[in-house]
Amino acid sequence: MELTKNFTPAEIEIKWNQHWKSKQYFNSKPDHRPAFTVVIPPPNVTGVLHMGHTLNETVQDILVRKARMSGFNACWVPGSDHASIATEAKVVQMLEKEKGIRKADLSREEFLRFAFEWKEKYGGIIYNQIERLGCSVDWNRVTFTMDDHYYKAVIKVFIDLYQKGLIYRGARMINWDPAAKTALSDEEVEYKDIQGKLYHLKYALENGGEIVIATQRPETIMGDTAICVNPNDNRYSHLKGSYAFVPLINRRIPIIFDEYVDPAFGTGALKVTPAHDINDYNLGLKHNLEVVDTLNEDGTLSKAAQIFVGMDRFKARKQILADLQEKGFLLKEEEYATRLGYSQRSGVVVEPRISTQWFLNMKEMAGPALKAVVEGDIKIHPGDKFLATYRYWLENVKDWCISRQLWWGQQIPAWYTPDGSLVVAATREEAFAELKARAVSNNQNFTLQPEQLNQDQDVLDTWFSSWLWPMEVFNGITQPGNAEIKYYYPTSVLVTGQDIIFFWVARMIMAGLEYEGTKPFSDVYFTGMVRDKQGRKMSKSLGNSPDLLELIDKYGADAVRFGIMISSPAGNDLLFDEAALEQGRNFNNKMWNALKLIGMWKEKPSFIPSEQDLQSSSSAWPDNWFRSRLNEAKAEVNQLMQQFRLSEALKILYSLVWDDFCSWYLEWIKPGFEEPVNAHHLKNAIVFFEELVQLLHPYMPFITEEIYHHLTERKDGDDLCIRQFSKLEDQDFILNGKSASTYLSEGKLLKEVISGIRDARNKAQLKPKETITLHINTTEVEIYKTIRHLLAKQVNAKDIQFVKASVPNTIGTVIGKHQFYLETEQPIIQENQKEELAKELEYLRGFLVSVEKKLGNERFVKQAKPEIVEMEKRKKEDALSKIKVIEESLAAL
RNA sequence: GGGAGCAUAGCUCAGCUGGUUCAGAGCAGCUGCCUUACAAGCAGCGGGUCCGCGGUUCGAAUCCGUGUGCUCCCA
Repeated sequence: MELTKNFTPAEIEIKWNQHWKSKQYFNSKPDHRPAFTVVIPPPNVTGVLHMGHTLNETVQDILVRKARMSGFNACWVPGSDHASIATEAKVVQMLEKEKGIRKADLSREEFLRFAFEWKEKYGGIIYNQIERLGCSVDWNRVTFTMDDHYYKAVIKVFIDLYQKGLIYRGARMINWDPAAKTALSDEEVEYKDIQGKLYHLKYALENGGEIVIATQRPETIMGDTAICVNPNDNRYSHLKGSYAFVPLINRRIPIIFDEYVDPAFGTGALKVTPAHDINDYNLGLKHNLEVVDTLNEDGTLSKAAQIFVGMDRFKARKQILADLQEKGFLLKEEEYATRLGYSQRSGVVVEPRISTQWFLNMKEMAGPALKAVVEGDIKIHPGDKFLATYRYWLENVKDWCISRQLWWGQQIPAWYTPDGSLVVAATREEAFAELKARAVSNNQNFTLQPEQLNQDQDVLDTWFSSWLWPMEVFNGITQPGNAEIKYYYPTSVLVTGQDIIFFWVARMIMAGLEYEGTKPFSDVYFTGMVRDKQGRKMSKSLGNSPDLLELIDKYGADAVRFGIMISSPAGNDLLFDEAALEQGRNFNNKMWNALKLIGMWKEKPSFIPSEQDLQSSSSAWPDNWFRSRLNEAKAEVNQLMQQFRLSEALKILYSLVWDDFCSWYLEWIKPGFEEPVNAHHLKNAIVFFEELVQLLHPYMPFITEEIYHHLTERKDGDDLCIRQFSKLEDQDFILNGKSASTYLSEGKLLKEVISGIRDARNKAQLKPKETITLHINTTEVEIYKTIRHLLAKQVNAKDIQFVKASVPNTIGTVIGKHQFYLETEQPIIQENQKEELAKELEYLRGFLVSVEKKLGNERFVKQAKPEIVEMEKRKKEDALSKIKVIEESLAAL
């Protein structure tokens, strides 16, 4: 078959994706094999995959494909997350922009219909991207966190935890997002340092005089219900029992005393606004203060503020400052470094707000979750880098605010009667039945009708659904103990970003332990963050995040996967640079061209070497060497992959293919011009290449499958993605009477000598085409006899002679303990030859001194391990003989 | 303020249990090659007080302390 000049990924990727799908290779059913289960961290259904996802999905696919090729029943469950805040915001925006509809004008049902339409329209994008990337997921198992069964699971868990007394409803100070108009959990708030201002304001005292307070938020003064000072602060001790007036609105508020106030901060007098600050709220509770909420849910001033009602909080701040200044209340402004909380979702400044919400008590669940990780039942990779963070969070965990004032999500299964009593139940009927039962057991009159019940309008935090993910994708919550959950759970490894260790990982562990009684996964692999070349976080606003599909179009999926993995040290952030993708594309071409070369050989006339020839070692040497090298590399790769050091394993494979296979092995077995191919070499080359693409397949699935099918005719069903790895040979297995390690050291010598002589040729400015006669002075003639013809070919020598002394009028060089003399057609006097040798000699003499010093040190000889001392002695011997050889060479010049 | 991590070639990083597989890889750079698989390539080469200082040790890029500079998490 005619192969294209370069590898063309586009058609090939489509072809194999279709083929794999039609063969259902990635669809898993429980069977006798051990399961290797991975659940995808569900991306936001309406989002697109960014480079962080790309890294995560690639890592997962590598692990899954490797497992599938290693005897496991691999199951990778894809899916997506409904992302309530983000998606609801997008739908609201779309409705306003495209249809001119306001959410407020829609019923809940109508809105949800639009939201599901939107999900149908855009939800496919990420699935398409996952497929394009070559992810071997089981498409029969796609799960969405708002699927019917999933919805039921979330409701079931809510009810269960409520009945266990872990979920409660109450008024607390929470983080309020005025743009999304919903509560947020503590984890959804991001704090940023900003340069703020501290305003000094004058409050008039009832009995004459004034008191000055300092505040960052003058727009909240209308919510002030006290001024607080430290009881030990002499400046204010005379104010016991007195009152002050809030500027502009003249509310009369008490002066209270509490050690909480730091006399050194500001003026030492603190205005107390219980509705708008968590610390003030606590003070308010302690001193029984009134709570005046001066803000509406959208961040505008409420009626309670009395002035500037309906104005946005930041606009109001300006107006109020102007007013205060005009009326003489504003004494001074000073620069002040502070921190502000921003909503992770909408980006606006979060408002602390008192609100009635649903909470989950986390304390009880935290204990077992901590234990599972600390005791090593769940292993975190890399190393224990995140153990401390995990521990700290769980040891200091706060209750989780799980209600959100949104529609897109699981509606809280709580029902209220007209008189305000509450019942938690899955359906109106059940709620009604329970209320009835309650009334009966209390001997009360029961006149309520089911329609009179009102369901809680709020939905649950999205993480309250995704923490069930490893279970409910197998219906583990809705159908406990079913065959699939038993087979696939606990899952094998979770691959995710370190940024969601609290949001998701810790909570999944809690839920898994609570509902399955065991951990949800055995290993957690945290990938680093993908940054741009300059080290900046990738973000939409910076526009520095490339489009995945464009990258795949440009470089091919394999190259994208290669590029992101090669620059991705385990657990560390990676700086994304398209140059790495280029490297991947070049690698594809390299393999493609090796395939072309082998293809050409297949067309050429070949000869079958005689049995004697094969036994005589020199002809079989390259095959035996590569077999040894391959086995060695395989062992390394296996070990690295087990340790999740995927980037390092890929580097080994890259060098194995490019350097050892293409640059050395193929060159060694390449037939001369117009010469027939050694059939034995050809056969082996094909087998080796087959093994190479197999090893590489988890990283670069498309090109490897393609090459696999070009190497020889394959029967139907013989596809690389399901081909099982062969067993590893013993590291010192025997080939033609010689051990693998012998081949490896011979190979090392051969490479060194070839490079050394090529270097000498270059330095002597010999043209590549100019042939030489090579004279070798060595005590190890036997080794050279085996590799003699390879050496000759590789350094363009027409002949190789063994000599016992220096050869005059040649270019001399020393490699290891061997002397080489390059005899050229035109004898060349090489000036810098002497210099080079002298430099080498100087270095070796210095080296010898250091070794001798070591060996002369009594304490070293006594205390160091014997093998270390032995090695030093060998180094000394080596250096001595090298020095001798160089001295001889120098003398001959 | 509390905690964690990082600092090695021009750039991005490997370097696990201290000792030639210990100073490495890939890019970039330089030199020479359009050699009949591949110029998106081939062959070769040069680059480093392993952040500063102190300690432990026969021996430190590696372990400990300290200083400096970055990054992240939490309050």
